[in-house]
Amino acid sequence: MDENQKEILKVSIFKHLDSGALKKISAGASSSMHSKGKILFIHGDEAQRFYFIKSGWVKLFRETLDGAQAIVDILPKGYIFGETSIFEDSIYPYSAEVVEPSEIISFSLKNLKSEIAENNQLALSMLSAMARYRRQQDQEIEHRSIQNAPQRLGCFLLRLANQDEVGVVKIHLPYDKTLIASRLGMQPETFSRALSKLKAQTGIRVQGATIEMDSLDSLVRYSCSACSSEFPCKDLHAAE
Amino acid sequence: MDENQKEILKVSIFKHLDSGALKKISAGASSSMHSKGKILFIHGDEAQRFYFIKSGWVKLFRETLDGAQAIVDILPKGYIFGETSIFEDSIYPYSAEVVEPSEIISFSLKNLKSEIAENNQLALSMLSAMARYRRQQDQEIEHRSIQNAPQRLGCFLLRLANQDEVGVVKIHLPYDKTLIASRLGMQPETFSRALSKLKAQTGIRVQGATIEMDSLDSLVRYSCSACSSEFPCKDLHAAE
DNA sequence: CGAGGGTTTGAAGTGCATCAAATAGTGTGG
DNA sequence: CCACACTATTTGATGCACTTCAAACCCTCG
Repeated sequence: MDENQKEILKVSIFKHLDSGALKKISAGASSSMHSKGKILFIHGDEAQRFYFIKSGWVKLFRETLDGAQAIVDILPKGYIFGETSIFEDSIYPYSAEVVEPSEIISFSLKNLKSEIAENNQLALSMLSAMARYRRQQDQEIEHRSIQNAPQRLGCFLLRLANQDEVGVVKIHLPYDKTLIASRLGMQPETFSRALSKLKAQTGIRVQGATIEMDSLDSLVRYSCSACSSEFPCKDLHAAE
Repeated sequence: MDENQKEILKVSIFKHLDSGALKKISAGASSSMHSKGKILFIHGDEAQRFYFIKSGWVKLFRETLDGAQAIVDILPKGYIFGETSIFEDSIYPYSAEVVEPSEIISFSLKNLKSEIAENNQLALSMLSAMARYRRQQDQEIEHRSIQNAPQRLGCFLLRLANQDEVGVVKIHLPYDKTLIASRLGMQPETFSRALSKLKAQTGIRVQGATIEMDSLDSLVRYSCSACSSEFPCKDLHAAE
């Protein structure tokens, strides 16, 4: 089993692949390093490959003619993207940009498509992943409509934290504050002010990209009151 | 073939079912009329059935403890909902409320689940539907972050209109203005003002729930400039 | 040390929400 | 067919949250 095959097995939807299927899907796979700013593909491009993040972070986004940008998602290592284009019109539904130096493996979409067509287990795994994603998007829309900026940020921090941990909690922001801001649908200035407000209202301590607090309780009280889900909400992509 | 089976064949993901599969899925199906305001299930309920809208409209939503409500979707006849709970934890991820007198058929989720597990074609159809939905949600998030209220409304109207039609266009709003407002993530007052603004800026004519315009052009110019997709955007659920 | 990006702070403007009240529209019972 | 009750919609006035623009600050790295 080659390196690429070993990696892709880490993705939840490929976990149960047998070696034959694995071989088919990873045929023609290729890995490469990309530095910050690299555009992997553009919204509307014809989709021929999907991508796996071996290390680093990738931003998925869409933008209008006049330059306004909407973040679709920001993915850490261990995730794939571009794979949904096997349905639809074989067109990427968003653009993808590397936001931290990243090692990315690309795979053939055609191989994936044909394997899914005959491998029911794989189709089921993918369905289940899609359902999870859908739930997450529903929650995202909810957050943007009923949480204000500080609450949204608080919620983001909570999902970065190890939620089972007791005692002092330490969080390291996974990427630029400016990028987190856009991920949360707000301006950098608003982000900064939201963080100050959280500091004042919940007693978190901020030191550059590191955030510390004695317990998650006050943050939960502050953010989760404006959310329809119960607290231990695991949905965000795990940080590193 | 009974009535319920005939109906469910209209749903895109069930279009290709053979009669055996159809029979399995519709076993135990039952149809009933519901009036406006009827709650079909609540976010968090254990999911045992999924629903098909034979006629009417159904609102999917989530709400926080303090009563704030976020609309997930508003579905017309011909659509199903609650079906994604076959993955996840068998919990409904939203609440469902009838917003116009509706005839609803409910089906067993267990039957659907077991049929999907062995029917690859069905799994693929469902995957494709999920991908379509996902694309739509991405767009929804984009709209809410980069379009303002009048633009969002304009975009909504465009998707209600027959986009191929030439000449005078006539649109009938499919449900309450208040409900459209919440569907678009704004207050009723804001909706009303957004409509006035559209009237002033694009020359549409409003008469109660009926809207008329000489062509879609000015609306397209007004709304689509703040969107990453090209104009003929077909994604919204068709009206009646 | 200086350049440049990321971050914060300040001041001002805008869009939407909110509160309040008027108006239009709809269904009901008489 | 009318008057009433009730709801949907509109309009006006005000406030707040977030954005925008501008400038300072900070940190890293050559």
